[in-house]
Amino acid sequence: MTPEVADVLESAAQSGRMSAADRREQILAAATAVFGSKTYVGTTTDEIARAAGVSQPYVVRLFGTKQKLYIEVIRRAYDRLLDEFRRALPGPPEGLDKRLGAAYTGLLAERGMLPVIAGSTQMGGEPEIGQVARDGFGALWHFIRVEAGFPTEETRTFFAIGMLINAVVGLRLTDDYGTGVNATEVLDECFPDAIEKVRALLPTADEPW
Amino acid sequence: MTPEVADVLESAAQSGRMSAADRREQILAAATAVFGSKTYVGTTTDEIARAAGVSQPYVVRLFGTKQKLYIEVIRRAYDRLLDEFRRALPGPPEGLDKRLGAAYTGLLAERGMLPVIAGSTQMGGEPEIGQVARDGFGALWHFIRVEAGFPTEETRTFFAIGMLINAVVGLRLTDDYGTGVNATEVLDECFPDAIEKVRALLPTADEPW
DNA sequence: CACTGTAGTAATCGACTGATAACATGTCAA
DNA sequence: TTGACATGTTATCAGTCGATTACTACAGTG
Repeated sequence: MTPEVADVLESAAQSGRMSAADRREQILAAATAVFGSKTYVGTTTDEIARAAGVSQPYVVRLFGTKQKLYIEVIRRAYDRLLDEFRRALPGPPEGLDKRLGAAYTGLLAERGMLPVIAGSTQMGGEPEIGQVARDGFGALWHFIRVEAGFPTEETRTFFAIGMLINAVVGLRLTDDYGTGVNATEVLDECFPDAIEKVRALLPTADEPW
Repeated sequence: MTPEVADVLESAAQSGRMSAADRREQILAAATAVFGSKTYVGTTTDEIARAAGVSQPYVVRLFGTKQKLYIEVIRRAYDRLLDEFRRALPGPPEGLDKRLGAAYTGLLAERGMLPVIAGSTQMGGEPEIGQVARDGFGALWHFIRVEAGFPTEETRTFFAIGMLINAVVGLRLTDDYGTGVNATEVLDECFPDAIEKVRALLPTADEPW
């Protein structure tokens, strides 16, 4: 959770009232967490509202429709990732791919951020949502190619690994870690250093979003 | 479409009545196409029924619940993919990865099959469905490791590329091919030989599933 | 203090959807 | 032919969900 969101939540606890701009940010953070834990259609505006501590109609009124809220969540997630990539850019070229990869898995710390990006890659069928997802993905590609200067082959591999991470997270392969033979193998072989990061940030029983 | 399904559809056109087993297969094929075009929650049993040419309650009765139908669709898709992999196994070892890759993209020819697999990688949050998806993915991994004999690194790369294909398909990047700069670049650079295959099998306006 | 705009809720509605029940029709063996 | 089972359909329900409406409360300003 970013410091800003923490501030917002604190001020909410004090007053119970918030500026619309702050409330928007808070709801967007809650929506990211909830949307990330289910599919777009599978999450209700009421769940998001309860996660944000407001009423369901208020969520709808602030964003117009559920779809507009979701689109803003996706857009924010891609923007956020692009920021992290930019932050990882400075430094020696030989470690750049490692730094960029770490920037991606680091997003696991913001609940829902990475699952939302992963989920958006399956929303191409919805016209408006799909366009936002394609634009976001395209922007990432452009960044890696042009700003990071990756050649074709490296770019392809970089994104491929990213999509594998998406699948591992989306499948909740970590649920089977230690019990399922194949899942344990996949995680140990592919992401030995990221396992703890992944496991620490899965939805918990008391916070099922 | 497999020859078997074609036979089934033909016999349906003749009699209007079908054995329950054949009808199951037909509905499963239709469900694969429809589920593949949307999310699990986003598709209705009525759409599937209309795609299969039967009434909505009959779909539910044949499979118990929508979830059980979806689970069977996923299971079938993973089984089908595993079959294709097995079929691609014989031959010189140096071309094995190419043959297995072609087996995967070849599944694009069966409408919905590949999107269903892609979509299942984001269903880990649903307990029962997620378990089926994890099992399916684990079985694929086991096959590539043990039966195909891929070493760790190659296995990882193979699946990573597969997940990138899933993302490209799920995003419908092909919709922007020729118009969107980044989409064109991604497709040209990553899958120059698969573009035609992908484009040919996207949902069409008259068959929006 | 009164006024005004902003933040927020309670109540409710209409549409959708998965599921159920009751009924209909076809097929086949004795 | 007739009974019995398998293949379907029509009608309908109960729950869910996004959205709308009408209302409330608070904060700052003159």
